[in-house]
Amino acid sequence: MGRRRVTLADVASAAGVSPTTASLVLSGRGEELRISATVQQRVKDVAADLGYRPNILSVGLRKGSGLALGFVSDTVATSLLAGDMIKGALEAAHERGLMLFIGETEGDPAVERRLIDALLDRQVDGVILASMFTQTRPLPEGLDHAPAVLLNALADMPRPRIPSVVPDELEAGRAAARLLVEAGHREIHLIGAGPGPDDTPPGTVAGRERLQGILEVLGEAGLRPASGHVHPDWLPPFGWETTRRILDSGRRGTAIITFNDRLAFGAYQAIHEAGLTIPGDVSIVSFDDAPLADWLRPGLTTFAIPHYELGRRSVELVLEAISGRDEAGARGSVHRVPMPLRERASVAPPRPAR
Amino acid sequence: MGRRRVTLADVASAAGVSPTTASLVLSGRGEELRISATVQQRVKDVAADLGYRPNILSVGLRKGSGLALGFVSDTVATSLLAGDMIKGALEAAHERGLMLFIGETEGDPAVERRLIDALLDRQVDGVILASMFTQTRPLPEGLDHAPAVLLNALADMPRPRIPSVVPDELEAGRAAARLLVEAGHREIHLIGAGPGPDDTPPGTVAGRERLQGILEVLGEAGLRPASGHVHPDWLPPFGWETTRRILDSGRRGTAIITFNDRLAFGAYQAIHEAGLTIPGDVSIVSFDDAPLADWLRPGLTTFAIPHYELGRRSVELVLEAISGRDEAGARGSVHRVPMPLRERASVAPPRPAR
DNA sequence: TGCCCGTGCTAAGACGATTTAGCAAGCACG
DNA sequence: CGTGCTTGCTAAATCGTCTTAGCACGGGCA
Repeated sequence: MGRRRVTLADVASAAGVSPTTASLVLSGRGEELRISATVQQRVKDVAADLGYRPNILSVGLRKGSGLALGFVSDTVATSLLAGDMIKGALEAAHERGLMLFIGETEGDPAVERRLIDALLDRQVDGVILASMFTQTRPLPEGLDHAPAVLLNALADMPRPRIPSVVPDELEAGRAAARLLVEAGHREIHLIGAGPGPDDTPPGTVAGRERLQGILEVLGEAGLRPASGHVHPDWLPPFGWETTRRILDSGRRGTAIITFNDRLAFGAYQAIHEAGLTIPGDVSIVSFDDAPLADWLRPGLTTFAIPHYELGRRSVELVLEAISGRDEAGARGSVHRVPMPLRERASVAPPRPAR
Repeated sequence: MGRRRVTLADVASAAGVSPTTASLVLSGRGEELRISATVQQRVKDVAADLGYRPNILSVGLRKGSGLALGFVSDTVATSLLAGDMIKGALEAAHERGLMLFIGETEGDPAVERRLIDALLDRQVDGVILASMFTQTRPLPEGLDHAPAVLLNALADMPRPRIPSVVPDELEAGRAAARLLVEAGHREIHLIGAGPGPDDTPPGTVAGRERLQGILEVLGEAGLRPASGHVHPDWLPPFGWETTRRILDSGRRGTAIITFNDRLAFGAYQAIHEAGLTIPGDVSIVSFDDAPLADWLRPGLTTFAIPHYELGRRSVELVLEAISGRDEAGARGSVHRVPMPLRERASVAPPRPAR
């Protein structure tokens, strides 16, 4: 109970040496500074005996580092979508003996500013700025004192000073289109963005890049989207309503690409309510791999946002920045993490023409 | 760039006073210690001018406190379900100028142990032990050095030393049953637990208490569940399969209580696939209020787990414990937060008997 | 004149570690 | 015998802040 913590001084006096010696031994610099094996062993034994654990605040004070990173997000911790991003960052940090301070800004730049200050006051060694949705964003001031990384976001400036980690949306877009084209589909509807390359919800990188990849592959196959439907909120109601309109129109097509899984959920509802089946009548490909995707019947084929991997990479990048190993060009580089395909049961070749 | 931080000594010398005086003034003890108004003003002006911000590591070292709390969860940050719990804790902490260290154990006691140690090394002032699902759990050792609170969990011992915050599942169970009974339902199926009071998945407090509340109200109305179906994983497939069996059985009933929203999702699928309607043929009440509940068609009537509020309360409780205001009986007390009803469209009176 | 007291401020020592500079003893060498 | 190098360890400063003890000054009182 309430026993005072064991300090370095306690260890030193119990081992009959000076605090200096104890410090040297315990920080592994014993050899280098020629402390005799006898003494080294004695100090280590005593430290273990007493259950000595260094006070990290003190170490931080001395070394000017807090042995911690800051993770500032808009709504990642909260939004039930990207928890794995935090998990990846958390694990990568813990593996290196670092802790993670997490903060949420709700997208408010003033809150962000305050949070960053609070983190710097605590001597964090680096800061990760995470976004829920891939987006371009301005860099906050005050980040000159610690290395930083953008997670799931790009800086809205020509030559940013800090690196970014983002999913490879472009390639995922290509792969999604390829999947359908290779299955034989020619009439493909787009829900969430399109049909033109500039028909994207404002501010979303994901939408723009996915669309670009899709159009690229479609174009190579000599196709254009059967239709495209932009909407700022990618939620089930819009997916439901749009799908109904598509089914009611004369030109139902054979496949739909939804820009996220929640739109796909809405599409499922509309298709089932119309008495049609997936993938028999309509194939669906989507993006995100939310838990939902696995619960839908039939299972939704979708390209996963590699949240866990993104989180891990982000801390690796801050650490590189901290140790100064990010020379020259790496400064503002963009790291793209592949989006793996989760193949389930919502894609099939179109029904043979009657 | 890279300008060294402004320290207290800088402020003091710029203001022409001793560090002591500067410290006194800036920590608001100027009056008490009779520093002249002139000097006080001068120090404050200089501090503001220089943009002085205290080094919290140093303060912590001196005061033996880290101005931070630890939030250790099994899979809360990660699991896409209880993000609001973190948000509530985060906001309550930030309001008081505290930061939150977050860690995830994945349910591994060894990891938990290490994490708690790491937090204590960093001189956190208190620790919140959070669970994804309400459960009883043993208390980890090593928590003697800092106040702690159980969030969404109960200690599995007779007289625990630390308080708990949990949703009021019992009352929610009663309210759910009451809702259906008052709408006129007599044949009510239970999916997730029941029909007997001991038919609950192992280790879940939520299941036991919800069931108890339901049976209590049903009993008062002279009813018993039409059927009950226990399962350790409350996921859509079990909801789907069980609902199918219920519909196929001779005794379809008029209402279902699902023990969480994902089970309800499965029930929706089965009901729709059977060509029946909600709430015309079957009413459904559920628990959790996951985002899903709002996306289902028709909207799912459900009792929300007050994640945000739980998170906030937990921080308030640790802080009470820290400041020692939790006298006597409060030590191991259990705080129950009400589960608000989210009334949507999945409940209606049963069809009049033909 | 001498003593006491209030006013307004400062010196100096923590807090717990790291690190630089350096001391003492033993030995070799010229 | 003096000098210089190794070996093995320690004293003391340092990080930035808080806090205890106390100093210097001036006025009131006996």
